[in-house]
Amino acid sequence: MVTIKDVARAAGVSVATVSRVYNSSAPVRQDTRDRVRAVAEQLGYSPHGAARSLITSRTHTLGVLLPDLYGEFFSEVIRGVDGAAQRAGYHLLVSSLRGESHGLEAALRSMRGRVDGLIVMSPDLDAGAAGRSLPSGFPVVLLNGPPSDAAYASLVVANAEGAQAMVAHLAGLGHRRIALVGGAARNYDAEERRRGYRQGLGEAGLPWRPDYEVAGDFSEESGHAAALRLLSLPEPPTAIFAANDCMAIGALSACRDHGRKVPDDVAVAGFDDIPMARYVDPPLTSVHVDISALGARATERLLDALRAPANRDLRRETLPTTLVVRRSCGALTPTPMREIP
Amino acid sequence: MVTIKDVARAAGVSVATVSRVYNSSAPVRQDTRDRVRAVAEQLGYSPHGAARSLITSRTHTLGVLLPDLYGEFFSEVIRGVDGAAQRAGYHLLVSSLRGESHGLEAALRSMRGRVDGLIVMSPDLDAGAAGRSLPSGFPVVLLNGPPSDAAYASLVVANAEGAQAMVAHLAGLGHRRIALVGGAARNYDAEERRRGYRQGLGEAGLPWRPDYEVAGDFSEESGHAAALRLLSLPEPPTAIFAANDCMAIGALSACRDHGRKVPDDVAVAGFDDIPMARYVDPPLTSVHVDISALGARATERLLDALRAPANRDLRRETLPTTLVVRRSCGALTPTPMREIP
DNA sequence: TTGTAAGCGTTATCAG
DNA sequence: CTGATAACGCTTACAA
Repeated sequence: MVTIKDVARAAGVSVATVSRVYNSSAPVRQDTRDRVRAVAEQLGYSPHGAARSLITSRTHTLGVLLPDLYGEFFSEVIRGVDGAAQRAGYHLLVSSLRGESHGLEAALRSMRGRVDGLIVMSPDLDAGAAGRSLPSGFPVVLLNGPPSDAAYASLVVANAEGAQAMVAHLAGLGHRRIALVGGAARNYDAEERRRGYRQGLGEAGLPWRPDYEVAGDFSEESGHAAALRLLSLPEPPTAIFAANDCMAIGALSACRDHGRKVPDDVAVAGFDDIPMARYVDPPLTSVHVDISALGARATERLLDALRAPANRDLRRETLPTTLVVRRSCGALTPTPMREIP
Repeated sequence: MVTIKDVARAAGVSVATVSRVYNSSAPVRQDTRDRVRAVAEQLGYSPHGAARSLITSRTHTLGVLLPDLYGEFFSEVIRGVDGAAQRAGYHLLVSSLRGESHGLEAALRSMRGRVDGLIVMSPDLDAGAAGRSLPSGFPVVLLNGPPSDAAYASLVVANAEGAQAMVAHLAGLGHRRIALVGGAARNYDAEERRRGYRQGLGEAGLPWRPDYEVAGDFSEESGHAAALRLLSLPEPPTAIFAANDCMAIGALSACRDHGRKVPDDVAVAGFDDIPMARYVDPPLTSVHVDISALGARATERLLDALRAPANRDLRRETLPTTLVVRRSCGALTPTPMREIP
């Protein structure tokens, strides 16, 4: 491997000069600069990242810790993060927590000296104080986590507000029997969406019924199963609100299997508004979440923190959601999109 | 930040001993070991990755270069890679080429000294010799790339075979007018799938018709548009084969818009078999590709290369695909899944 | 079994 | 503008 020394020797300058050419940290005469560039190019030199970060104590790398890497949600988050990071010249060290028996702790440790900051998504309520294992003062942005960790900058989606708006919309269409297919157990997003659902019922003057709240796990399969259960009730709901789109799509197929027409016999709605939502039959009414924007925003806040470590901004920021009305809820004249909070 | 020196001092040993404890590179007395561990724990020490890799010249990190991070395909690849890498104790440095004006070259350079090997996915035909910018001898696995780079280990999906099998299946159902919605321009997967389509027509004794080959770009929207165009032909096809599932789903919605029933009026089939495929209406017949396995296999080959740099295995490996018959193609009695090559 | 010390490839600090 | 040289935090001969 060709090092800075080789370049220096071949160009007839000192390593310091080569370094200066690459960092423009001090003036270098134009012709020396050109010579160094040419030699480096010819030798195929590029600076060694590890050596660089050892001395500068900056890796130009951001760590991204996700609970899993499955599905469009996470892929969109990474996409948003990648875009923002790349614009700022940062690399991405991505890791899922799946399979990590020690959870966050181990993952965090193994990243020391490899990243300048972290974006951690830990919607799992049990994980609790994600921060406990973080070196205090280390730049971190928490994504979609429970509000317990006040010590960290965090970003959440307006889950409750979105769910509430959806219930209000369904109630506005005349539905009195609105059921919820809930998300994964011990998941913060799932809990917030459930809270919004209940709140929405209350505001619409509708009773909360335990048999109208069926558990799911965010998968199509669980949505399918949950919807079947709801449709088999003695008094089945007239509207099914799933805590994410995958489950809503499962619910749609369950309705077909059960011989119920959507939206004529039963309305169906989802959450997230994944790209696929507009292409299922009937097109799915959903709560739009700009997932890649979530990732991008998290990255920007982290980069801000890296640039100005002094004035730390530890606020908890909420990203608005948008109600998107399509045919699956039976609204005959689709209302224009409107922002919720 | 607490370094190995701090630990050594606090434990009353030399840095060498601390290092040995962490690497079990040489025997250390049990009680010393315990003391060091305890002190390190208490001080919150963990070794500095950059420093480590500077001396060992191993980063325990794999670079993953993808054309984009959009959609289920890439997210599944990453998932497969992450699983295999994590099992082997490796980190993942992920980057998309989107927006990189200099393409691979720049991305590769900036990764020097940060990764031990690379997984590069460059289905773009124009990118051509992806390898040109790679330091020769650097461990690389190419994913879904054109066969031009014989100098690198590579992995491809049995695109042509899968497409051919799909056409054979449709022809077997009695279809004589089978159209193709092609994938993105200058994309290797897209070209291979088209090749398989044409070959399939030939083997079934069906004529190739230019008006039955419409261009798409792998998006739902393009599938929708392409299908509309096909259905408006004076002699519309009786079967539409889309080069991926997203476009097939777009085609399904186009059929609805056009008042054609699937599969009664027209059969629709896709490629990839994304999780969503079984939940659309009607469930989508597709060519199953185990995408995360593709990522996992690529990782394993890369890790093999890292472990034994001597005997390089530069073979081009093909991953089999599977025909999955569901209702959208009109096969009344779903045939069991069967492997293609 | 442990300690000493020489690097690994850079950048930063001082002199020139 | 340029060159020596001391770090950076760690591993690894070589000695003890």
